[in-house]
Amino acid sequence: MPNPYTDLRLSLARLSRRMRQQRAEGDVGEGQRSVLFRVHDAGPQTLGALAEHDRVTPPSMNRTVGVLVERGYLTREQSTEDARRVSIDLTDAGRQWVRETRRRRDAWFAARIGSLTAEERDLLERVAPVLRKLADA
Amino acid sequence: MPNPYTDLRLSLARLSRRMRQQRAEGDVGEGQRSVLFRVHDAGPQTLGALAEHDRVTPPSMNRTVGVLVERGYLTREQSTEDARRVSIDLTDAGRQWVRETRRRRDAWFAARIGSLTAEERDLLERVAPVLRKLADA
DNA sequence: TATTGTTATACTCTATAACTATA
DNA sequence: TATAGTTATAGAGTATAACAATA
Repeated sequence: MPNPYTDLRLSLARLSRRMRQQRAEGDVGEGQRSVLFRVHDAGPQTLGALAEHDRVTPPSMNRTVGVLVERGYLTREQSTEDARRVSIDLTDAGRQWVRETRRRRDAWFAARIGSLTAEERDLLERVAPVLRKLADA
Repeated sequence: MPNPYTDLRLSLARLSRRMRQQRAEGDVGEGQRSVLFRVHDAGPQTLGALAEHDRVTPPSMNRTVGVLVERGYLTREQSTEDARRVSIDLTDAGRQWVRETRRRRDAWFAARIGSLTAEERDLLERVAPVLRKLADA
C-alpha cells in the first residue's frame, strides 16, 4: 500500500458514482445537467465559457446547448457588444428544473446521511470545506 | 437553503469529476476502467454480474468486455459447471494496467493533499470510512 | 488575422429487440 | 420454459476538421 489515501479516493469515486446514478427516468444526461447547474449558479454564459468549464470542445458544447434550447431549458441570444458571442441563459422552465433536481438529490443524500451517527455527521460537516478546497485546487 | 449538506454533496461531485478527468492519452474510458478495477478487486466475474455491478445492460457490458478482451486486458472463458456462463478474468497486462492506473491516480490525489494543513489531512483520513459507509448504504 | 460560434462527419458508449445455447 | 450470453441496430454524446461571421 504505497499511499494512505487510496481508500479515501476510492470511497469518493464510489459515492460520487452512486450520486450520479440518481437520475429520474427521461431525465437529462450528465453533460446537460452540468450546463444547467453552471448557468443557474454563475449566470448567463458564452458558449466558449461553458465548453471550457466542462473541459469539452466548443462543437460538443454547442450540441449540448442546442438540445437544451430545444427542450425549452435554455435560450441563446446574440450579444449586443460583440456580435460573435452568444449569451446562454436559463428559461423559467430551466430554473425550475435545476431547483427540482437539486431538491431531489439533496433528499437522496440526506436519507443516506440519516444512517450515520451524530459524530459521523459532525465529521462530514467539518470536512466539507476541505473537500471543496481539494476540488478547486 | 433547505439542506445543510448541499455544499458537501456539490464538493464531492466536483472533486470526483476532477479525479475522473485524470486519464492519460489513449486511455480506456470510464466504463472500461470500472470493469478492470472490479475484476481486479473481486476476482473473476460473469457477464451478468459485471453488468449489474455497473448498472448497465448485458449487451452494453458485453461490448465493453469485448473491447477489453481485444486489447488484451481480459479473458473470456466458458464455465465448466454451467456452459451458459462465462468467466471474465484479468490477463497479466490487465493486472499491470490496474496497478499502474491506481498508482497514477494516487499520485495525482496525493499532490493535492499536499496543499492541505496537517489538521485538514487528519480530518480527511478520519472521514474516509464514513464516506465508504455512505457509498455502500 | 484572430476569435467566436457553427456545421459536417465519424467514433464510442449506451440501449432495446431478437437470437442461440444451455439448464 | 427460463436463463446467460450474444448479435443487430439505433440513439446520445463526444471529437476533429472545415466554414462563416465579426473584431
